[in-house]
Amino acid sequence: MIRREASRGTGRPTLAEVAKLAGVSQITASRALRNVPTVDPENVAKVKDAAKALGYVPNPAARTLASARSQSVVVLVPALANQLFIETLEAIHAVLHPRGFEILIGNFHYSKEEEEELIRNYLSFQPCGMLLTGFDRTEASLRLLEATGVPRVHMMELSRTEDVHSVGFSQEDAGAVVARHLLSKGRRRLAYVAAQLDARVVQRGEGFKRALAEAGVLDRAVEIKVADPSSVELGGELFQALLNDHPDIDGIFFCNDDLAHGALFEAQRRGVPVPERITFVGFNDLPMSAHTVPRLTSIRTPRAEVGEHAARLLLQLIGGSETARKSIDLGFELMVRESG
Amino acid sequence: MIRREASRGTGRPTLAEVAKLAGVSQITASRALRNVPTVDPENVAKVKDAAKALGYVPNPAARTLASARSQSVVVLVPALANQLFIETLEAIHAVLHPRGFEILIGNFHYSKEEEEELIRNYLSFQPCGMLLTGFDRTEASLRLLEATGVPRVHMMELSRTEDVHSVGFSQEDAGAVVARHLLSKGRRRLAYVAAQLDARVVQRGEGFKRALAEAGVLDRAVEIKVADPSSVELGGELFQALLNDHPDIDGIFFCNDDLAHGALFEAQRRGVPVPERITFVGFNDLPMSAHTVPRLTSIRTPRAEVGEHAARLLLQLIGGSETARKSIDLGFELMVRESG
DNA sequence: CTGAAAGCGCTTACAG
DNA sequence: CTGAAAGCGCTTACAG
Repeated sequence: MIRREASRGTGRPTLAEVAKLAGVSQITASRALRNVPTVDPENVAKVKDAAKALGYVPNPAARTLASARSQSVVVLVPALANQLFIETLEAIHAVLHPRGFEILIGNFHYSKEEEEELIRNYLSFQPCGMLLTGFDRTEASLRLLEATGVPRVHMMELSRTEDVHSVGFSQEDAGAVVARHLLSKGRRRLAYVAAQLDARVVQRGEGFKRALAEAGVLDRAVEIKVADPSSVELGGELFQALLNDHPDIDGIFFCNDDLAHGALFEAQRRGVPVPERITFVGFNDLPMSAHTVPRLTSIRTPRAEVGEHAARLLLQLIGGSETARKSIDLGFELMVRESG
Repeated sequence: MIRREASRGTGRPTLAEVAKLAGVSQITASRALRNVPTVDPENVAKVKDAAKALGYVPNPAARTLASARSQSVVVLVPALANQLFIETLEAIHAVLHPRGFEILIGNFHYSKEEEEELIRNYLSFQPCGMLLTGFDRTEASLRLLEATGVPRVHMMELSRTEDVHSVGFSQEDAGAVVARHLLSKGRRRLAYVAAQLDARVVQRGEGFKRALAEAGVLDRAVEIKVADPSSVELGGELFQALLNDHPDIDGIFFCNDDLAHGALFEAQRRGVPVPERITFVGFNDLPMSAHTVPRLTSIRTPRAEVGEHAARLLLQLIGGSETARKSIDLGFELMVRESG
C-alpha cells in the first residue's frame, strides 16, 4: 500500500499544522482562532489564512478535554410534541448556533425524575450553559445544578427570588386576564379545564380562580383537572364530561389550545353553539387557532421571544457579565376572536 | 476559602482512580467498563464496584479524543414544527439513549444548503452514526458523507440502489392508493394540492398521477403546487384558490394533513359540504385528523416505526454487522373516515 | 487475559 | 504580545 492513514486520530488537519504553516507557535494559533484579543493582528491574519488553506476545523473533543468546558448548551424541555417548545428551541438555536455553540436538547416528558436523569447525564458533557423550563424539579436536580455552577437561565416562568435568572411571563396574571375577559362578556358560571398538570398549568388556574374570587363568582366555578397528557381527543372528552355534569356552564378556560380545539370539534358535533351558548378561551395561541371554526380566543405566549432572550441572557452569563438582568418579563397578549 | 478546586480538569473521579481502587491497571478498568469480553469476570466486578463507589462517570470528551469516535448519533430532519419528525425522533431516542448514545438533532428547514452546513459541522464531532431524511441532497453533502464513511441510514424513503441502507415506505405507492380510493368513491375530477415541495411530496404526486393516468382521468386532473411551508392557513388559501379556478373539482389529495385541516375549516366557512360536494384525503394522519369535523381520511405513515427500525439498523452497522438488511419497507395504511 | 507506554488535539498556567 | 511545557482523561497498539 502506498499511503497509510495515521493509525490513530482523525486524519484531519490539526492546530499544530496550522501553526506551522502560519509560522507561529501552536498556542498563538489557538489564541488567534479563539479571537483572544492580545494577539498581534498580523499574526491573527496569518493563522486564519493558514486555517482556511488547510481546511482546518477545531476538534471539539480536544477542546473540551483541555478546557474542561464544552461549547455545548443544554436545553431541557418538558415536551417536543408541542409547537410551543419547538418555536422556543428554534429561537435558541438562531441565537447560539451562529456563535459556535452546540445545542443538546433533552425532552423530559413532564417527568421530574426523567429531568433529573437528563441533568445527570448531560452534566458529564460539561456544558457551558443550561436553559431550563420553569422551577419545579427534584431536590437532587437542584443540588446537581448548584454543585456544578454551570450558568443557567430558567424559561417560561418568572423567578420569585433574586438568585436565579429567568425569562418568561406571569402565568398567574395570564389566567386572571382570561377570567376578567370572560366576566366582561357577561359569563358567570365558569370552568377551568386542565390536563398535563405541570406548575405552569396550575399557576394559570390559580390566577383564573383569584380573579373569579375577586368578582365573587368563584363558588359557582368548576374545575376539571386530569394528569393525562393534553391532546385534541382529551379536549373533546373533557368537554363532554363537563357538559354532562354541569350543563349550565357558560364559559370555559382551557389550559392549552389543544384541549380547546378538541372541545370545539366536540361542541360542533353535538350542536352546542360557541360562543352563543358557551364561550371558549384557549392558551398559547397555536397557529391553527386563528383558523378553527369558530376562530379561537386565546392567550398568545411569547414562545420564540422567550427562547431568544433566554439564550442572549445565557450568553452574558457565560461571558461572565455581572450586569445581566436577573429576570425578564416578556408578557402575553389576549387574542380575542370568535369563540369568546 | 477552605477548599480550592483543582486548577484544571473537572474535579470528577477519573478512570485512574477507579483502577487504583479496584487494584487493576487503568486499561483493564477501561475494558471492564466498556464490557470488552476478554476481561476476567472477577476484575469486571471489582472495577464496576469501584466505579459505583466513586460515582465515576466517563468523560465523553476524553473518550472521543482518544478513540477518534464519539458516542453521538446525528439525526438530520427537514423540520421540527411537525408532529411527524418529533415522533420519529422520540422513537430513535428510545432505542439509542438506553444504549449510551447521545443524539444530536439537526433541523435543516427543508434546505439542502442548510443540511450541507449541518453535515459539515456535525462531522467535526466525529459521530459514530448518522440518520438522514431521504436521498435528495447536494453533491457536496454526499461527498462529505462518503468521504468520512460514517455508518448511516436513510429514513422515510426507500433506496432504489443497493449501496445504501434505508427504512421507510413507498411514497409513490401511497399517492397511488389515495388516487384509487378517490376513484372508488366515484370521483373523477381530482386535484393534488401540495406545498413544501420536497422529494417525498413530489413522489406522492407522481404516484397519484400515475394512478389517475391508468384510470384515464389524468387529463381532467389539476395540480396546485407551491413552495411555501405547509400550514393550516395555507391549506385554506389553496382550497379557496382551487375552488375559484376549478369549481367542478370533486376530490382533493392534500400532500399533508395540515393543508387538509385548513381546507376543512375553509370549506365549512364557505358552506361547501365535505365529502358530499368534495372529498378530502390528507397525508400522515396526525392525531387531530381523527377528530376534525368531518373526520379526515388520511394515509397513516409509520413515523415512529421508521425511527425505531432506522436506529436499530444503524446499531447493527455501528457494530460492524455485514448481515444488516439494506432496506426495510414499513408500508402505510389508508385510514378511511368521514371526509372521503 | 493484562499492562506500560504513547498518543489523541487541544488549552492552561506560567514565564518572559 | 508570545511560547515551551505540561496536562486534560481516556483508548490504541503493541507486547507478553
